[in-house]
Amino acid sequence: MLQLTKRTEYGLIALVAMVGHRDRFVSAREISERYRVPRRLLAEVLKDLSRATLVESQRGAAGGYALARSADDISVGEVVAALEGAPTLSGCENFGAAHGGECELESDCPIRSPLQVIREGIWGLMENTTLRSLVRSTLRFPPDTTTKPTPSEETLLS
Amino acid sequence: MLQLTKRTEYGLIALVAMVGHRDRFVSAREISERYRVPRRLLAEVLKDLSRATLVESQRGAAGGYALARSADDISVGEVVAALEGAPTLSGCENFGAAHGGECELESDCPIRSPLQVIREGIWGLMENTTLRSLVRSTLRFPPDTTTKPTPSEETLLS
DNA sequence: CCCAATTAGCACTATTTTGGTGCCCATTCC
DNA sequence: GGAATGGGCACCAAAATAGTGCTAATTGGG
Repeated sequence: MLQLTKRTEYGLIALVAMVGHRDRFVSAREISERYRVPRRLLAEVLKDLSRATLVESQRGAAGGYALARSADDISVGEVVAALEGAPTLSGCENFGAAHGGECELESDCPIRSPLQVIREGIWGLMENTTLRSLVRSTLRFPPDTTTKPTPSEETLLS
Repeated sequence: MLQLTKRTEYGLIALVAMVGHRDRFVSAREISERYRVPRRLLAEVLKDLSRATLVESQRGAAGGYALARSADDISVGEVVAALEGAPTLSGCENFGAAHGGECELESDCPIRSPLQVIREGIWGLMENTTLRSLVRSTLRFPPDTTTKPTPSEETLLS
C-alpha cells in the first residue's frame, strides 16, 4: 500500500551503515546483528545491491560489502529500483498490459494517466534524495552547515 | 512495491469522472461500464470513499455518487488514506510495533528513520496534489491559464 | 595447508496483501 | 409493486512479500 518493502528498508539500513565505514568491508553478519535484521534476507538484499553495482563485495574471511560510490552519488531511487524493480513508468502501463498491446481505448488514457503523474512525482522525489542526505536527516543535523562528512557518521555501526 | 493499488486507481478514476458532473449523481454502473472497471470492486471503493466523506451517496433508482466537496479541496493523499489506509507515519513504527511497545533500541532509531523521511516526502507530495490538478494534467492543459473550469471537463463521462 | 568466515546461487515455504466476487438487505423513483 | 441503486458482510483466488535451507566458491589466518 504505497510503502517501501522490508527489502528496501534493510537495504537502506545496510547502506547507511556503510557510509560510516568507507574504509573497510562490512559483513552481512555485522549489520544483521547490530540492527536485528534477518541475516539470510539481508544477505539476499546485499547480493542484489552488489549486482546493481551499488556496493562492492569482498569474499572470504575478512570479506563484506562497501559502498561502490560516494554516498552523494547514490540515490534512494537507485536503491529502490535495485531492490523492488523500477516502477512501471511507461504510458498506459496497467491498461495496455492487461489487454495485451496498444491502448485501444484512447479516450480512457487521460483518466488512467493521473496515476502516472503521481508515480512520476514519487519517483522524482526518490531520485533526488541521496544516501548522504538520508544520513544527515537521520542524525538530525541542520541542512548542510558544513561540507565535510558529519563526525557522528563514524559511529553509526557500533 | 511502492505502487498505488487498483483500489486507489479505480477511486481516482471515479472521482475524476465525477468532476465533470458536479450537478448530478453518477452511478457505479456508469463508471464501471465507461472505464471497464470491475463493477463490484468499484462499488466497494465508492463505499469507502463515501465513509470517508469524500463523496456523497444517494440511494434508490436515480441514485449514485457525487463529490462532497470541490475538486480543489480533495487531495490525492486523502483518497489514498481512505482507500489503502494512511501510511504509518509515527516514529519507529515498524520496529516499535514489531517488538511491542516503546522503541527499546534507541540507537537503532536513527537508522530506521530514513524510511520515515522518504515516506513523509511522498505523503507531502500527495497531500499537495488536488483532484483538480489531476484533471488538468490529465487533459494536458497548461497550468492554470484561466480560473474557470476547463471546458472539456464536462465531457469526461461520455 | 587446513579451517573458519564470508559471499554467491538456487530453490523452496509461509504469510500477507491485493484483486475480485456472491448474496441479500435497504432505499428510492416510477 | 418493480426495477435500479447503494450498504453490509463474508468469502475466494492470485500475487507479492518475508523469510529459510542448503551447497558451493573464495579468502585470510593460524
